[in-house]
Amino acid sequence: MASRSSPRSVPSPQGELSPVDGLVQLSFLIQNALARRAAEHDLSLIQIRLLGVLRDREPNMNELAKLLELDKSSVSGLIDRAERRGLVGRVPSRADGRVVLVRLTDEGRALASKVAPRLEADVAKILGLLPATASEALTSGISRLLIAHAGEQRASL
Amino acid sequence: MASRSSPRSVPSPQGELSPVDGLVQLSFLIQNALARRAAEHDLSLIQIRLLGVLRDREPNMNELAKLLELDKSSVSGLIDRAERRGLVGRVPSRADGRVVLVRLTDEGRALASKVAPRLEADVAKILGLLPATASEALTSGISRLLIAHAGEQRASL
DNA sequence: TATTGTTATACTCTATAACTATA
DNA sequence: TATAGTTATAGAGTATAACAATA
Repeated sequence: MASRSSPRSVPSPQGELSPVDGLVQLSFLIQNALARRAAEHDLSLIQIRLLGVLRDREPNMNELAKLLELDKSSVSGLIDRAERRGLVGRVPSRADGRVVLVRLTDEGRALASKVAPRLEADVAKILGLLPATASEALTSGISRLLIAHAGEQRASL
Repeated sequence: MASRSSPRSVPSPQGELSPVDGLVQLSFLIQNALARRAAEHDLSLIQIRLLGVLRDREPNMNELAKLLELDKSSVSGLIDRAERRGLVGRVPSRADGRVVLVRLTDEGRALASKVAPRLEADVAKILGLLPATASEALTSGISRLLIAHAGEQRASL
């Protein structure tokens, strides 16, 4: 899988940085950290997400498409590739002959268990660049923001 | 360009959220907002970044590859597609016959000018979910983090 | 010879549309 | 007929390796 995207980052903050630019750059910083670590294991971000989703679920293709917000045909391909690598397996549903369940293989679970803590550590390290009080304040702000955003989303349904 | 990725998001925060998860989810939230808006104009994130980079620069292919942290062959393809859409142009350097300069066309500049404020507004809106004091604290934390990270990067060279 | 850029090739990821099989 | 999933097809985006042109 030599064509896996290589790690990449984004222009460093230079001079004055608007709040908006700050958020955007932070998002690139985090995503790049994740992608870089994932690439070490020859995984893309979407594959990492797939492994994460399957750690505590055994969804069918349709549910997986909703969870990942992809078209069902995209999920077919995603699972094809993951299956080819031995990370997941397709299991026919016994309740409904049309349905295919997707589950992690032992190998997939092992990989997920190996990579997840490293991803955590990467992000934790970035957060650790700040002194404890600042880091806690930042984390608290982010939590509030995410909660507010989740509320917004719910309200708009 | 019917195959452009559609907007997509990520699981909402549920229950307890670790600092690391918070940062990761925030990054997905921002990236999705950007991608969603970009998709409205049939642009991908990398194309948006390209337009942004070219707004105040006229780099050659090599410099562009460094700015975007892509392989030069990837940039060739990226510019091919953007050129085909009339967004950028290749200009041979007069100083060095090997060099090709890339610049926005009027159309590319117009598009960049139209999209940029919308992207800003999207992110500003997310930030606006917090009360002013919390939002300012968050922004300040992010700035400090980015500055610290930039310092790290420099130190490790 | 070294550098700049393109091309050939291959693979992932994504979508739309058409299809098959089951309900 | 409706639903679940796959397949055919197309295109963006990425990389490596080989190449051509210029310095």
